[in-house]
Amino acid sequence: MSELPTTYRPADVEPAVLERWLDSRAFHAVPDADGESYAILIPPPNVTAALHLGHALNNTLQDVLVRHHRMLGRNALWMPGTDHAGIATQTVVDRRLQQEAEPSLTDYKQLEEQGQGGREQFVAKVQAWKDEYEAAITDQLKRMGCSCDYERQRFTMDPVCAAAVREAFFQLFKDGLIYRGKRLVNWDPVTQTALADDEVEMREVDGAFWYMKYPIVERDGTETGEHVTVATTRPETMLGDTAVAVNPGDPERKGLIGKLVRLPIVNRVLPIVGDDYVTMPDAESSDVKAKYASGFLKVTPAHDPNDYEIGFRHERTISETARHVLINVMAPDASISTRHGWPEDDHAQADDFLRDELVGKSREAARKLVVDWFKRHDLLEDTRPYRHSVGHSYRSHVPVEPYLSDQWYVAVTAPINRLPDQGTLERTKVPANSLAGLALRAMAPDQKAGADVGDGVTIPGRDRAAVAEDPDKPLKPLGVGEKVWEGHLRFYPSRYARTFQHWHEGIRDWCISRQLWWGHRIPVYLLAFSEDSDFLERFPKYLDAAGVTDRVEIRAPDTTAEPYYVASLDAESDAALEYLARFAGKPLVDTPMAHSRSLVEARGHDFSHLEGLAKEVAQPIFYLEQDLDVLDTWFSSALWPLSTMGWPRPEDFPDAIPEADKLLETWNPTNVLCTAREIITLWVSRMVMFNLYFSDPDLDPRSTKQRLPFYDVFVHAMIQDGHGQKMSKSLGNGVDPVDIIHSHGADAMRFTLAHMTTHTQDVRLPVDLVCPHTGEIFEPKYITTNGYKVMAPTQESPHAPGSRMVTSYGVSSGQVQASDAMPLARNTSSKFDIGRNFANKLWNAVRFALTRLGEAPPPGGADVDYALADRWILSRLARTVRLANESLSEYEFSRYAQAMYDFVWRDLCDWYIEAVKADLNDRPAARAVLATCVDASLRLLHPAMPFITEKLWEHLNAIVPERGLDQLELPGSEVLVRARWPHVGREWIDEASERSFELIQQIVAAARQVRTEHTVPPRQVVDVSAKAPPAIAQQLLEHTELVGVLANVTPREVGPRVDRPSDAAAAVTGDIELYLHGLIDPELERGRLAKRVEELTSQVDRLQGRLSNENYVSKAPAHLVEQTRNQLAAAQRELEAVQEQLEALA
RNA sequence: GGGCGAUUAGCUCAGUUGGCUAGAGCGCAUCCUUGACGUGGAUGAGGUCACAGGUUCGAGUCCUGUAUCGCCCACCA
Repeated sequence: MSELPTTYRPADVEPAVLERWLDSRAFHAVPDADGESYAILIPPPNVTAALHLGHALNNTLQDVLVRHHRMLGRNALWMPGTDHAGIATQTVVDRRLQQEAEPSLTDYKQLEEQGQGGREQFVAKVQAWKDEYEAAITDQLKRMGCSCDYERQRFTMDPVCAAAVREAFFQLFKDGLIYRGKRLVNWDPVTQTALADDEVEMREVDGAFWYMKYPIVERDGTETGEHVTVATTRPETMLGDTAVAVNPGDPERKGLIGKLVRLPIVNRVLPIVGDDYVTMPDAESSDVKAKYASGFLKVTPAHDPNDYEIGFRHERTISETARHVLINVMAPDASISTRHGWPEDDHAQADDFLRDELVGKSREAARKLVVDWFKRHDLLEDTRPYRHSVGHSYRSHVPVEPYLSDQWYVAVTAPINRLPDQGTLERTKVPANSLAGLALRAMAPDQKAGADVGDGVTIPGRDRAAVAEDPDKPLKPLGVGEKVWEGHLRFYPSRYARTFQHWHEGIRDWCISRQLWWGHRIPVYLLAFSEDSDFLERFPKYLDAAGVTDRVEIRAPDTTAEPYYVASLDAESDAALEYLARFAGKPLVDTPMAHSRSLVEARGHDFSHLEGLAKEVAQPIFYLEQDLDVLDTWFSSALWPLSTMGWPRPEDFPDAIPEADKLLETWNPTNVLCTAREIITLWVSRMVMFNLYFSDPDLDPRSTKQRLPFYDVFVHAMIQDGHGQKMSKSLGNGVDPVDIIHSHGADAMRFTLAHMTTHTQDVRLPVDLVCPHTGEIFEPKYITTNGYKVMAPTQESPHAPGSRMVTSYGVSSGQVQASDAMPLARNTSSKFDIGRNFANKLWNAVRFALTRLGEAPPPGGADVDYALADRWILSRLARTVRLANESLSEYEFSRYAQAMYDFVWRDLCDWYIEAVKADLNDRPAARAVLATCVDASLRLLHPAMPFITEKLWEHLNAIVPERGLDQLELPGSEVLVRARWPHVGREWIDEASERSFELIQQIVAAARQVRTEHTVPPRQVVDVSAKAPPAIAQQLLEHTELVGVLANVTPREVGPRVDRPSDAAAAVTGDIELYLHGLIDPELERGRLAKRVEELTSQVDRLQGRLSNENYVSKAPAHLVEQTRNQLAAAQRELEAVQEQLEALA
């Protein structure tokens, strides 16, 4: 095999192997193929950036599973795709535009306001970014060897997924599970957008507590002369106060509940309400809140989330006096304003100070003015400095303002009226027939706290022994006719089931609207009208006339001024609505409407028949427009298991979905979802709810159509950097897997990642740099920003002073750019050495096997004359196959990797190959066994290390086309990716041979130890004799050659009565005394034997102690006591022998 | 504030129903350029399993508490 280099060079192998897989469409799955279906959906990576090692881990594990099941003969599909990641992507693109001093979001917003299509232009920019990163991500996946069906790749905003989003939204809307409501959002007053919670940075700020006095008044408004003192960090929001709260358990203050106060400046009358949210003051308390509290809490529902809750708990009381619960006192730029939700009848009664001084001022200015006003009027009791954390916008870095706005919601705890009322679930108030109820009922009962495991539902579970024996036929998790969604969702590790359960038990309605441009625009049209009250009655007729038949209309119940919502389902209806909106609708508010007719018509719809209607509709003053917001990214991700399979109508997309027929039936549910724990709530939960809800259009509780999106959820560790910080894009400490592929190879990376995957939460991965000038690896310099340790943006080469480079952190944070003089340094990590070394070891083992087998191929026949080593390695192989099956079926990747490592390196290379090296040419059996072991090793390792095994398979096929032993079939396959997983039955486990071989190993180790100690050159052959009890001596005599080869000794006498030659060094191991002739060195001897005496003495003491403990003898299991006795006897015998040897030396 | 996890050899980590004389890889020390592999081979040193109690014949493993680090969720008048 001269063409195989002596070290494995991944870069020479990987591209060709990948090409071979892709050319042969080895990853493509079709519904009608043979084998039970098996499917995994990729958690679609965000198109915000390229993948990092966290993704590499996630995808490696999925690939291990998919490749394993494909080899088990199952019809395996791994569905790839990417997520549009609304907020994240929009922000990343905007930031990049800003960095490059190009027109950015604020500029496009201006364009949009001027009616110049800014929205479309900006979305095009994001689309370009998406195209770039989607391609990069796909390339990375391929280079990692991920066996995704790339012909089926989806994107959460492509037409197929968009159709699913529309259908899902419409169904929910029709069922009354989508509604519109007000809510406080995190508002960034500078960029004037709402922010997601995770876009809010908490920062410690030096602020103050102000103690402000509100006068108590009688019903008729006269002041009593008394006052209450509220404590606040935000005095300016007092303008929007609609109540004052005290704790009803507060003995000093509860008497004031029901009294009234007059709000200074505004002159609004507020009720004092009792609410146990209020902290009672306690100057001595360690609780900061209690320490600063006054006992009176000002309630500002429109400007504080907690106050919002309190406000609505006391809605009636507040309405009686303050009239309005919600009073918004700010404009979108956070300046004081009476025009954004502050009713006229309320602010009219305010002091002139409000209009003359406050209105139009910023929050900060207003704060000062309000405080001064209170001071001037002797209503400021105290000011105390206070350091607290305040949410800041991560984009504009100003404090976020809780700001009231209209949002769309999915009602997750409302009963689904298509399902019969089944009451509420135990322990919770969640109705069983709600979305959250469905999710809770889907949990495996044995993983669910408070569930009655014994009641009705059978838990399929897994029989580990059965899986180990025969993984080809894994136990099906479902019984015929069972309601599939009752109790089969299973988490690995099981602790994550609790996270899932708690989340659903305390779940709140899901806000699905986002004030963004990048995403699925909410498919709802808002109609507002005024003056012509008949219009509302006529409008449905217009819709009918326009052909918008398949629609749902919702009219806000309370007031005619509120909008009226229409959602349509089919494309034709939707286009008609859009047409009406664009040509007939006149905006009541300042929204842009400059769209071209061609845009609609370009989609192939003809609306000439609507022109007359449009004119008629346009007569009254009304406003019809599609909602400006987009859907939460998770809305489309929640549909991933359905949309990727073409739901609801795959036949609509013949070009986008190959072999669309039966896609859903075949691969929904999928088998396992493989993900990190951070999105159990955000994503897993919602997929479960949606898949159950949408998989059966009738939601018939007796049907078996309701399907889970997946049965198993495997949650793997998060990769942290060397400092224990999460590896993430936003932190800029992510490592590109391609860097590791450069330094170590894809297989090495994959093997190491699998090897790291235990059931723990986090794994740490220290990162080094590769100097682009010299190629050497060094530890980078770090800096600290925002409390995080990150690589300094630029680094100096440690051994080429003056040569500089930039780091990926420097580039991703926009601080530096790579250039010829300062190239980008790739990352690497010595963590991956284990994988690289292992790949190299495998390479060389197979290389060796191929040379020898090439000279004299193994026989094919049945009459094989096995030697001990042959039987031993086959037994080890059988155990390894079992261990691999068992581990992989339980998602224990580390155990699988470790088993492979031990078998290939320790058993096969260190012992078996060394044992048979010399007589491979003479013994056909050894050749057959070696070929078998190599073949099986490649198969077993293929899921973890696909490239190298595929390459070696090619060579193995060329040189040894016929492999396998009698009754151990290894069916041939041209490509390994499609080969069968080895089946080595338990009949190959040979305990007698294992014991015999272990005895040999023990003796060889002892002999080597003595040799090393006496510094015998490795090549020098030493005569050795041994004294051992007859049975053992007999075994040894049968295998003297084996010992001779492995320890490089010449065996002489073996027997129960062998004497120690006077010039021999002695070693005692178990019941065997080993004499290595010609090595006498009393000093060394004495030292070693004395040490052994010490070890044995302490062991004997310990064992004797245990046995002299009556409780142990009586209470411990009998076999353990027996074992202890045997151990003691053995230790005593050995101790005696050692002492004898020691005395003989004296 | 609620929940979860970690703490085992210099480093990174195993240790799944308590039976352990606590393992691996890297690193370290000594030796070996032996025809598969120096990304290798042989041998060795290195740990009171974070701390304090408890349960048990027996605790790295179970329970309680403490400390430190990390993550998730909620929130900070």
